[in-house]
Amino acid sequence: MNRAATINDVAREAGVSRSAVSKVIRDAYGVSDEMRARVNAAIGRLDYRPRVAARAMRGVTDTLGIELPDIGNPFFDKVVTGAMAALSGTGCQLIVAPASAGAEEGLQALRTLADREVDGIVAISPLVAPTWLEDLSGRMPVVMLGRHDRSIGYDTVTGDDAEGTRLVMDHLLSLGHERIAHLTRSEEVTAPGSGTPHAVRLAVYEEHMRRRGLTASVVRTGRSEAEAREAVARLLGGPRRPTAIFAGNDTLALGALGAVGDAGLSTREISVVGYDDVEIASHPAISLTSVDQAGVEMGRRAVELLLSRRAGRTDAVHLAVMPVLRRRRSSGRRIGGHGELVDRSTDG
Amino acid sequence: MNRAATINDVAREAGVSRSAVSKVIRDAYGVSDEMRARVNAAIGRLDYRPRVAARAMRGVTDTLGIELPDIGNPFFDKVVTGAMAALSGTGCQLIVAPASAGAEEGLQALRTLADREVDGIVAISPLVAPTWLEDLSGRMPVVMLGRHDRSIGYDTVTGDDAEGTRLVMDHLLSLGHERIAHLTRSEEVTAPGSGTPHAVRLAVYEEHMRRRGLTASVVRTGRSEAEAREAVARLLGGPRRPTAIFAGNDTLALGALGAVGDAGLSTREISVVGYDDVEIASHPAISLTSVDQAGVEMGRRAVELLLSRRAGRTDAVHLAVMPVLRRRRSSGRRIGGHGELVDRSTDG
DNA sequence: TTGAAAGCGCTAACAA
DNA sequence: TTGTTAGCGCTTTCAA
Repeated sequence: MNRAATINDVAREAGVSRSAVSKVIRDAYGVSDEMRARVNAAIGRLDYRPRVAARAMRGVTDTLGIELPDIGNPFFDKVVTGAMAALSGTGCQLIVAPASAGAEEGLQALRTLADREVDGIVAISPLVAPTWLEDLSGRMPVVMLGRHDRSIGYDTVTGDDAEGTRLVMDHLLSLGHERIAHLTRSEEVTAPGSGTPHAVRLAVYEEHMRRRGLTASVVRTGRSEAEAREAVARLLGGPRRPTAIFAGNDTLALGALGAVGDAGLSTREISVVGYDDVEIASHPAISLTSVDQAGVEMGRRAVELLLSRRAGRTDAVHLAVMPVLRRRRSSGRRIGGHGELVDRSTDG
Repeated sequence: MNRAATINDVAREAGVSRSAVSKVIRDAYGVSDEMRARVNAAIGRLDYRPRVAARAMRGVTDTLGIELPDIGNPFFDKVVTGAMAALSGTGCQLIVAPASAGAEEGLQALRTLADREVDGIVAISPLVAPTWLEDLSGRMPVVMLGRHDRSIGYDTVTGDDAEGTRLVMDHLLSLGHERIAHLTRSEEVTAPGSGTPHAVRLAVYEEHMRRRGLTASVVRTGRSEAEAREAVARLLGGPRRPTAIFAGNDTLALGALGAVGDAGLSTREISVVGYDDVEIASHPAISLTSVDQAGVEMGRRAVELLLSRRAGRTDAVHLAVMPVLRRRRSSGRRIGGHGELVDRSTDG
């Protein structure tokens, strides 16, 4: 149990004062080149690393935190990838706080980050109360990812879910579909006006259906693929089977694809479209049409907003990233007997 | 920017001393029920949360850290799920440090955790030098996940990769396969004697082939599905095409499945077996035979080891978790014209 | 340009 | 059972 070197050890080794060392490691103003060299040499010899806890006591941690609901959802991996990319070379470290599910767990994960006094938080939990976030953002910069509600306290980065949903609906409608079901999460996650991505997708879906004089059909499910699969199995076994399913995200879409297969049907008979364009969607055995909402870009932007807050920005910024529809086999068929319209150009 | 409540505020509010509050929040010995009640009431009123940094200065953080290479690999989600489950209700928080790839990034992520003085670390990086880990474990408890090399400094939790590989080879050989290729990562990750999972799987594969008088065929690739797909495409385009591919993990197996499809072949012609049994492996459109090495269990065990170290254990413990082969369609066919042997019992 | 010293919030040893 | 107090390693103000 060798005691780690402290700033005092370095000062002694270099023959200078503690504050001199502090200035060097913080790149602060007022150190001669010679002193800097001496100090850096001592740091190297002692393999010194400043204690984050001690720095935190004075208000800095050089750490950003990102809170993830459902760490198993590959869309969030994209976000983390983007965040890490934006952070590389800044000397700032990234920690992730995973949540299980629901508002309570999201809160816990956010508290884990807040307790560690990170210099900024990227939050993805759609269920945490805005007032709570507002409060949190009074203590450290916060970027809310995905949710459309705005606040003067924290910044937001969202995909344009209305546009993404429009892309999906235009695509399905232009293929001739009229019985389009929407597979989405529980009421809690889609409460009207809550501003969650799923709430927006649902509302815009319903609007498009209404505008065309079609009957909306909403199927609720939990967040897992298995639950989605069961829900869609029930849907397919019921009356007025849909010809297309628009799933609120790719995890649900994979469940839908599973149920379609289980029912002895194929995507030539029932089109399935997802949302997020996770990696597996492009796998040839899946070939799921999906909306790419640029998760890597979102993660990158979120971190940039955090860094600019740290640099002094005080006005709230709200960014929307444009989604793109990736057409694949799962929705390739035109309804009405005009043959297949498989577009494989984006396959793989 | 409202200042958060401190232990002094709570003491004042409750009309007791600072140390009394400290004892209550630490559940320490020597507080009357009445004092505990008063303090807890004050804590509630002020919404007090102890600063982790200040506690860290005195040696405790009530935080465990888990370092993940490749956060996009769904096997690691299982590990995190298990770790969170083991931690729920303990009052200990979990943070995740994601690494990008390679030894250097793994080191960085481990340093991120060490810098935060977590009370224990679950490390998954297969490439970090044992001496470095040994050193780290002198400062805080470390559990190495997956790697088979042992140390008196840190505990290990591994899958039994020799047994898992045996299950795969027995399965493929019993189906009549003789030209079995092994798809694995770069030499760096499979260095003989390094004790990485991939090194063990490779060595045991080669041994099984040798023992049967068969020629081993090893295909190297990067860690991504796309790279695996390209590598397998080259393999299939070359001479002596294999009849079966044993992939070192499911990500590589998915790439192999993609390449098989691209080549206009099916898994009736080329069997594919993976390792990890990630969730998508059981999807009907994929139906990948794979070795389930119980990632959730591994994560749970790892955290338990950390907690028992914290409770005073000093002797090193090395656990191996038994793997199970999940047979699915991707390897269902018997070679030699005896018809299909599809086992769907574990499908879905 | 350099150094001395106060103090961040907490824990733990000790005194009462 | 309760309270007093020293001190963890760092940053930052201020003086030299």
